Parts: sequence; C-alpha cells; structure tokens
Amino acid sequence: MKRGLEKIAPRFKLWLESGKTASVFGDGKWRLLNAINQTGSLSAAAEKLGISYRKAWGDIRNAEGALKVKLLDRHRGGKEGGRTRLTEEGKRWLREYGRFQAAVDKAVRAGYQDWLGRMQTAREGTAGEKGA
Amino acid sequence: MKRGLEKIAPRFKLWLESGKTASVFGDGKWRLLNAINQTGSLSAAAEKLGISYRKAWGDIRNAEGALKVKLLDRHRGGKEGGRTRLTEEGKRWLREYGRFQAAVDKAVRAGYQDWLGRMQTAREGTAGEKGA
DNA sequence: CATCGTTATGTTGAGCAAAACATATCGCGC
DNA sequence: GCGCGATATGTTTTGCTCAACATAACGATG
Repeated sequence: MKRGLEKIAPRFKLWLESGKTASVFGDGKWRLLNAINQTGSLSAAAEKLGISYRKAWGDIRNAEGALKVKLLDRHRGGKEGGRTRLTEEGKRWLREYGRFQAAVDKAVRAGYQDWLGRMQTAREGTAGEKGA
Repeated sequence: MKRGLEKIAPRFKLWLESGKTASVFGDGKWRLLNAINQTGSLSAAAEKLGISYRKAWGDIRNAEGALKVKLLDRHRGGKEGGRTRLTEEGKRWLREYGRFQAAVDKAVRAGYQDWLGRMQTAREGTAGEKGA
C-alpha cells in the first residue's frame, strides 16, 4: 500500500449562489437554522454555535434578503425578551438542504474510496511492495 | 413553480487534508498541474491561470512537502531559461484527482436536481400556482 | 412605568491569505 | 563571460471576513 495516503482525508464545502451574492445558503446557515429550531432563540442559537449574535443575525438577514424567503418568525420584547422560530419555509430549507448536503457527503466519501483504490492499485507490480 | 429558485446554482469546493495542513491538494493545485502539463513551464502555467508565479511556486512547494511526493521535474538555466514537467506521480495525481473531482461534481448536480424537485413539489396543491 | 432579556444594527479592530514587489540563482549559447 | 529567460525565495502591502464592541428598540409583566 502506498504510504502517506492513509493520513489524508477529503473535505468539501457546499453552498448555493445567486448572481452577485457569493453564498446565499450553505452549511453555516443550515447549522444556524438547526440551532434556532432547537433553541427557539437567535441569541441562544448563536451561543450554541460559538458565533456572535451579530454574525448570526447578519447571516439570516443576508439569506432572507437574497432568497427573498422568510425563514424566521421573530419577536422582540415580552417576558422572555423575545423569541424566534422557523417558518414553514424555514423548516423546509432546514430539512431539504440537509438531505442535499448528506447526499453530497456520501458521494464524496464514495468517490474518495474509489480514488484511493485507483491510486494504490496503479502501482501493482512495481516491486518493493512488501505487504504487512 | 416556486419563483426565485431558478436563479440559484450549487457550488462546491473539494480538497484533501492531512493533519495540521489545511489543504494539501485541491482544485487550485489540480489546475496548476494541468497548466504545467500543457505549457511545460511553471511561469507560463501561472500566467495562464492568472495567478502570480510566486503563488504557483509556493503551492507546489506546499503540496510536494505535505504529500511527500515529487510532482514536478524542474530545471533552471539553459537557452530557454528553464522548464518544468510533471513526473509520473504528478501525472497520476492530475488524472486521478480529476476523476475524483468530476465524480463529486456529477453528484452535486444530481443532488441539486433532486433538491430542486423536492423544494418545488412540496408545495403542490397550495393554490395560487398559476402556470406560465 | 421600570425592568429584563432578546432582537436589531452601526462601527471598529484583528487575523490571515493572496497580491505585489524585490532580488538572487542557474546554465546553455553566442 | 555575458545575456536571456525561467526557477527560487524573502519581504511588504492589501483586501476581505469575522470578532469585538457599543447602543438602541421593543414589549409583556409585575
């Protein structure tokens, strides 16, 4: 087996673009929706993800603006100070984009295994290949 | 059909990591190998890709260092000033990583189509869906 | 009507990767 | 041995994202 290749691992980033805007949706926003869905609060979601509230808020702003979709129902004031929940559209994005991402992840793993196999077998018969 | 979704397109980045090094190989280095293979020169390849020679050289340095593989045969001096060609290993990386990338690209497109379909059909029977 | 916790939003600073700039080295051919 | 064109490599500038900081608005509740 070709040494060195064992330590290597594939990584990928997936996102959606729309014209000028570099990334209208991707893993970060997906995680954010997920956290909001679990916590019922934008600030709590931000803290959970280890990002600033400022960034979380800005991300949502950009996503909703670019997609022209209302992802969240947000409310200020009240006993709890406020709350945020996903709209039906938001839930749909969370669910379906998650599936999309999972499918790509699966393909990357499979493609990587194929690649590994090809990189290794391509040297069969090269001599000096002492097995374990 | 849900409006807005037509303008959206999926993008992805794929790369290989090894421990501490963030990216030991990816699309940029693949393109670079490809251009070197076509031009027979590192500087010509850099110009072709619109990147500085400094960056191209550094990328090769990092890749060869992290992978512990000799990707290029480089020569200085001579009438032409110098030249650079891919080693057999270099050609193998070019070919096989290209296939890996192509497979992932295909999966992304397919996954995106599935996603699009799900995002659109999920609203059938919602009323107000006046066709073109 | 004062309090409290959350949403809302502008502003400034820090960190990092790429671009830009600057030289040095090599070696064949004339 | 001088020149040309490509490789080799250190240094400086910049540009962009995210973190950090600061402050306002909101509104149910006691």
